[in-house]
Amino acid sequence: MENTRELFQIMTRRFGFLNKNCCSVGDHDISLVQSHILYEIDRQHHPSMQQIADTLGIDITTFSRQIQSLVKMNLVKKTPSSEDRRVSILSLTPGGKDAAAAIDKKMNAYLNEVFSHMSDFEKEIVVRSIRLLNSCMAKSAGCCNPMG
Amino acid sequence: MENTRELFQIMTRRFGFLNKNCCSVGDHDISLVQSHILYEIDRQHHPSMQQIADTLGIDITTFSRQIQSLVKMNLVKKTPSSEDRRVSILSLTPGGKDAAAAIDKKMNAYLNEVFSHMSDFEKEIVVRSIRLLNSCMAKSAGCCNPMG
DNA sequence: ATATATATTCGCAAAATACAACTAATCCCA
DNA sequence: TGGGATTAGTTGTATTTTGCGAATATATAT
Repeated sequence: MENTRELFQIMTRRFGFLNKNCCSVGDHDISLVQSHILYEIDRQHHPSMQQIADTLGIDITTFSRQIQSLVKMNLVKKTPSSEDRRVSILSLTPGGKDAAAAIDKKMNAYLNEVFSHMSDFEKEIVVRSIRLLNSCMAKSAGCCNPMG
Repeated sequence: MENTRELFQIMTRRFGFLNKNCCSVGDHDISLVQSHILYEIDRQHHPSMQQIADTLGIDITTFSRQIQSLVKMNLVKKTPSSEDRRVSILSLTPGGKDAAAAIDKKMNAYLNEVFSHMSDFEKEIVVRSIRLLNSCMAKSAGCCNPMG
């Protein structure tokens, strides 16, 4: 591990693999993108289609079809907004919540397993570091600021 | 930012976006996957097809096609191994090295920009943390250990 | 000789994605 | 208030990527 970029390249790839491996839940296969969609719907407050699509940087037409799939799978519900009947408010069905929870569990289990190889002190430092990194990435003028 | 998983979810997504945005170099458009392939060919010592495909978790038939594209773009060279003439040794052409260097430059520029929002001390801590995280992920029994 | 390993190729099907064109609802301002 | 512009979302169409299975070629191992 020589340089900084290498460090980050490997780390993000490992997380990529992690994501990939963590997305078959119950009887449905959930793609990486779909797991991010579920995650964001759960996280945001009565989000619209456009909101989630923007957050994830997905084209709205692609997103529309993804949502159709998730609705068919009974994981997501679309409700017309009472304020603006053009917009659809997204929410997780009970099944969707279960799926999100199952993915969350898997991810946390893996993270705990990883953290089990460090001391509590080290873990604390690492978590703080990631938090700092996130806030600095958010400050960054350039690219990748989909979260606001 | 409440829990640990959220922290990592957001971080890896931001890096995903970063990767996505960093892959148009010169006259060729380089996809995310292709940039990872270039990166790994550069990093490994006289790698074979199978080696890189395994590292990146890509199906060998898909990988074969990707390599064909990269060879056509004059970024990658295939050389039959002298030890085992079934295997093709992969290497970067001068153009491939340029492309890899250009991507590296973009990534490092972004990382520096991110780090510019912290003190030297904080940066040091963060880099150490990522290094520790990588080594613990490598130790992890479970999934995502494509690097060896 | 037979089995095994590396890689290529082909056909197929599924999925993701993008662009353009479209509908429907809302906004705005003259 | 009315009509054009704008916005949210959908749908048609086409492209691309990917994976799987099977067949092939070639080289290596037992």
